[in-house]
Amino acid sequence: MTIRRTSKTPRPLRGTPEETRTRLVAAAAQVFNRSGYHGTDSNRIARAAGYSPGTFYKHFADKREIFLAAFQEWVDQEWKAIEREVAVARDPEALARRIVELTLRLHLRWRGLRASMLALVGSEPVVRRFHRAQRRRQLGVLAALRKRRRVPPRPPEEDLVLLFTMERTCDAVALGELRDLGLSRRAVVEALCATVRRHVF
Amino acid sequence: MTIRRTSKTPRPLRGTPEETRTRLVAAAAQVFNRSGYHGTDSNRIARAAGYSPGTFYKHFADKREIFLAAFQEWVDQEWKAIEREVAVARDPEALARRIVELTLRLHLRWRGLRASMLALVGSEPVVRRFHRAQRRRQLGVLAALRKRRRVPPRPPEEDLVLLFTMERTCDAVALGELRDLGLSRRAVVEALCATVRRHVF
Amino acid sequence: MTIRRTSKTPRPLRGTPEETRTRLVAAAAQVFNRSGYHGTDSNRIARAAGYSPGTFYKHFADKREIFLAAFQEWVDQEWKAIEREVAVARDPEALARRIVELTLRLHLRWRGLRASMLALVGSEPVVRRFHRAQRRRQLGVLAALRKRRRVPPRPPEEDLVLLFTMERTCDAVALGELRDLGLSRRAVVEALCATVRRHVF
Amino acid sequence: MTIRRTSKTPRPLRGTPEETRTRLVAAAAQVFNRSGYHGTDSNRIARAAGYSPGTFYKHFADKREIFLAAFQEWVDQEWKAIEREVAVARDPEALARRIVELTLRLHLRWRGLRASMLALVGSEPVVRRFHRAQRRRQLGVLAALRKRRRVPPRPPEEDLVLLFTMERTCDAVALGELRDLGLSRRAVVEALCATVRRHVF
DNA sequence: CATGAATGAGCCTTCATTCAT
DNA sequence: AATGAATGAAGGCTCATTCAT
Repeated sequence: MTIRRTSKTPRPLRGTPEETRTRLVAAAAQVFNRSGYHGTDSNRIARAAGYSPGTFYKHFADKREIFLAAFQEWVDQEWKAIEREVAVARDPEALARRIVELTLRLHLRWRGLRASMLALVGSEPVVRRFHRAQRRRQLGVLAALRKRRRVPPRPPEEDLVLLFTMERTCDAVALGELRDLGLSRRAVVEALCATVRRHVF
Repeated sequence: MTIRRTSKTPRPLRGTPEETRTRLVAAAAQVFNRSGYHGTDSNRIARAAGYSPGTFYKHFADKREIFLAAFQEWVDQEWKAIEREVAVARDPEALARRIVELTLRLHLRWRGLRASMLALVGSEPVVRRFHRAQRRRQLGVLAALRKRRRVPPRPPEEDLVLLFTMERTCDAVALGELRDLGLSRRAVVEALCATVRRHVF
Repeated sequence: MTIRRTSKTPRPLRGTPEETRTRLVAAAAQVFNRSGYHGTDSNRIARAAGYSPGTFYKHFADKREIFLAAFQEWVDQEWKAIEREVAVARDPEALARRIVELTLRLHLRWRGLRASMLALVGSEPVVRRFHRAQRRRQLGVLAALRKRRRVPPRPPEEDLVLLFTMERTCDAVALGELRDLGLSRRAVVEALCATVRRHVF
Repeated sequence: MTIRRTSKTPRPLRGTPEETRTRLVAAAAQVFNRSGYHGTDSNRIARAAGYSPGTFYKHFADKREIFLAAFQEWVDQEWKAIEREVAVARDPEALARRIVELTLRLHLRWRGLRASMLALVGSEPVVRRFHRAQRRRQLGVLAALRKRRRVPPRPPEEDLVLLFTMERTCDAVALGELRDLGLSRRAVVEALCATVRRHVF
């Protein structure tokens, strides 16, 4: 319903295809994060970015594709940040804490996007492949970190379980599970830091 | 309008409303587990249970409602099983292993339902409330277990992190992440058992 | 939705077919009057009368049929009342007033049923035929009244216009049009009485 | 779910939203007039206007909304016509006859729409409000007419009764009641003209 | 006589996607 | 490059009606 009556095309928004694409992805990330994959319609993404539905489909084959792009964008940023932190010399205690803090912050900010991603990993092969690639990258970072610190290596399976712990715990915090259970966020974070510290070093 | 006068009427299954409801919930669990919440429509559930669309709406207000019923059903079964295992006297090693095995089996079997549930916890308050109640129950079981075994209690926050680890790891196994990464399921399970053993006893 | 759990069939309500039919028609009249033909579903009528849907269709071929029966019932009562009044000797003034009062009362009481009937006269031939028969009866009563009073006859077309005036005016009062317009009901009734008096005698 | 990939797409009519809306309203008026409000579904209206179901809902929230638009459209046309006639100087006799003729013509043409409207006035507040507004406009026209003709004013209640008479009589003619009763349409029209003439001047 | 679970056609509505401009 | 009106398949839900018990 409701005809939009944006008189005289308020924003022409001409630009290079790259600019358009970037704007669309940014808008999609916001909207997906807020409303979830199934709660978001492609026209709304286009409008949120200041474009029309047609433009959307000029740049993306379908909704899935832009979702993947938004997810990628977010993961890239996350990893730039994490790798930057990890590169800085610090004592194990402080480093573990930094990693947890950062992960938590990112999960808080992108909780909606993450939830959608987890749902799609199960049904969309492309999303799954991308997700697996990210996982390998994470495992690589952990291994490299130990190497640089001259800590003896561990089997990747153990690192994987650690990643699961971090990820799930941060998601739970981000989605308000602690608040709902009346438990202390601080205590959970401490437990997580301890686990990370123990595992990685 | 238009007077319908269809003389062909199959007229199948009959039974008490309870039987019908049970059949519908069972069918819904299967279909949700296979196709996910958003990939399932109410007519399909009805048909899978051997009923027509109208019958579905005689028993459930909408898809959400039957999903919750299916989820509940599943959780009840899971918990009956877990609590039964936990009640049996066993050495810590064996008990930890049993818990992991059981959880893994259930996550394997209901991976689709679980994935849908996680997605809905974020958007459906009713599902969220139910989910939180289950969590409290889990925390209670762990605390009771330690008490019975005369192991000193731990803060619930630590137990919660353990539950997250178990849950996420079992989901990952169930959804094929290990296979995709070329990692050893056995090794992951071992790591998990060790963690559980360490935490609980 | 909502399964009715009337434990152990509260009222058997066995009886002769005539009793059942009568109860159903009475319930239908109430429900149609309140909710209108299209706002009423056949199961609701059955339940309102204390029966099941099956019983409903044992006694009536379809919804239209019971509507007609309810309408008939009402019209019969109306006419018994009107003819009774008309039979009583009275001065023209008082008689006109009585007729208007009575009509108004009946239209007030059955406004919903009347509105539905008017809508169905257009689309349901059976309802239309019945409606026309009633009209002939009304015209007959007017003619007989003049004869008894030794007033010279008038062409039926004029009587018809009078009936239209009465009917539409009383419907308008019943449906709250005067109140909505901020006009005086008393004044309208007076105007109507005057018209009736002038026409009939 | 399920990726739709229909390559056959006809792609018909185009135009401004205003044109589309106008076409939809025009089609709706026809269809409602022919089949009644409850006998009409939104998809049929869309198809009658040459559009697909989706287009309907881009312009109207639901059936009620387009009905109101169609009704409004019709009332506007009716009133432009009536006010035009009334403005022309003419002797009372001829003017009364013109008003009756015009009303009758419009009721004949839009009998289905009128019947639906009357049914909805009882159940849809929006329709009712609109209907009352029209009534006020009618009363205003009558008062203005007398003023222009230097005829002494009358209480609005009397005018209202006159309008009821006109309206109901014209509806009856339009819906074939006279034919069914075997009465003379000419005689009814004459009676109506006489009543109008007597009341207005 | 009565039941009431079950039916299923069909209306309502959404939204990913297309294409003429 | 961008538009945005239009599409139409598909899913949600209702309710008049049936029939096995």
